[in-house]
Amino acid sequence: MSLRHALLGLLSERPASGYDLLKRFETSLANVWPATQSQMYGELTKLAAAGLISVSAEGPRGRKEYTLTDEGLAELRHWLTETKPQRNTRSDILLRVFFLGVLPPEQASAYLTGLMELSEQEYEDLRALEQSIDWGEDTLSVHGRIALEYGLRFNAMRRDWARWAAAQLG
Amino acid sequence: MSLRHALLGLLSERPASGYDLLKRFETSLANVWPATQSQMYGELTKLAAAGLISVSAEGPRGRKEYTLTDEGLAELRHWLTETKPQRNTRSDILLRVFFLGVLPPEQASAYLTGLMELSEQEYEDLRALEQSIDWGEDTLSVHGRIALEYGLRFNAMRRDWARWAAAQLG
DNA sequence: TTCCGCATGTAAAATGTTACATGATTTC
DNA sequence: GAAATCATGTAACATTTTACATGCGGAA
Repeated sequence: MSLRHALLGLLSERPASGYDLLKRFETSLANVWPATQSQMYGELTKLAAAGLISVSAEGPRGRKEYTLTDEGLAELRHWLTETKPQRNTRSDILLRVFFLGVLPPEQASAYLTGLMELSEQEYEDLRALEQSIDWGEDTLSVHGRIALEYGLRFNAMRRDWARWAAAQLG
Repeated sequence: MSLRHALLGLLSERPASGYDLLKRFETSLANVWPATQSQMYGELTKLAAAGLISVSAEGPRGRKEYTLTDEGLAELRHWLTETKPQRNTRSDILLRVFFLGVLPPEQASAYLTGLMELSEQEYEDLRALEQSIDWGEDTLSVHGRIALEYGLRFNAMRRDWARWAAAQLG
């Protein structure tokens, strides 16, 4: 149930509408916790009903601005400190590796080279994202940068691994 | 819909019952694609109904041994070559990093040190798994070893990153 | 004969995806 | 006035998790 906490986390910075949160997801959290528009509006309604956030202002076109309540902040802190992060596994990419044996060798190699290229590409995309963001000294910037560094290191690691793996098969 | 393909993949090696597959998951695929017992039995029934696998033998206690059909193998190959792997994101661990700012500094640091230790631990667990497996020259062994190497590199990367991140905050 | 492991299944709830549906406001 | 963007929502479906439910066979 982490979408809940992702929303609480974003609202801990400043109040926002569902639409605002949707936009902020795209450039930050989408990389670690994708969510659809449907899901977000639904979850916001539930969070408001549970008293973890509240409608603090209404604007044009039915816009509803949500603000984190004290209960919401407490829940966010509780989640961060008292609950264990579950290891994230489920990787379609890696699952496929197990079964490369059913393909002719050249297709198996092609898959791994594809992963190398994918990793290079994602690395470059993250670099571009890094450049495009106006990093400040605020907490989101500091932690966002740390998460981004993770992405860079991850893709570098994966590229090297895919190269090594392709060599193993060859 | 990859559980489907995970099962087809395992059956491509050799026929097995739901229970067998459950056991095999635990020591291999569970790391990249966790699935519960409920889910597996349900999926096997659907796969059989779709003709991608068939019951090739029945044993004591209602045991049903499934064998991959030609259609199943074709579907597995199709999945591997014609469909793009979706990038696996959704990381609870990384999501939390974004919001460490709501915690007092020592708790934020503690989280990162915890990640370092977790990564060390998982690295050791994978090493132990590596030792415990009787690696052969079969295709599962070759590809399983490649996936395992990924896990080792991943955890080493994450440990270093967490150390770096803790230093950033301090 | 009692326990452990083998063996399969169903039901309910939570979560996530895709598609549809609607309409207001701003900008060109 | 048209197009883009802002803005929210519902419905159907697929997937995943958790819990319950049952019973056989082998070994000590």
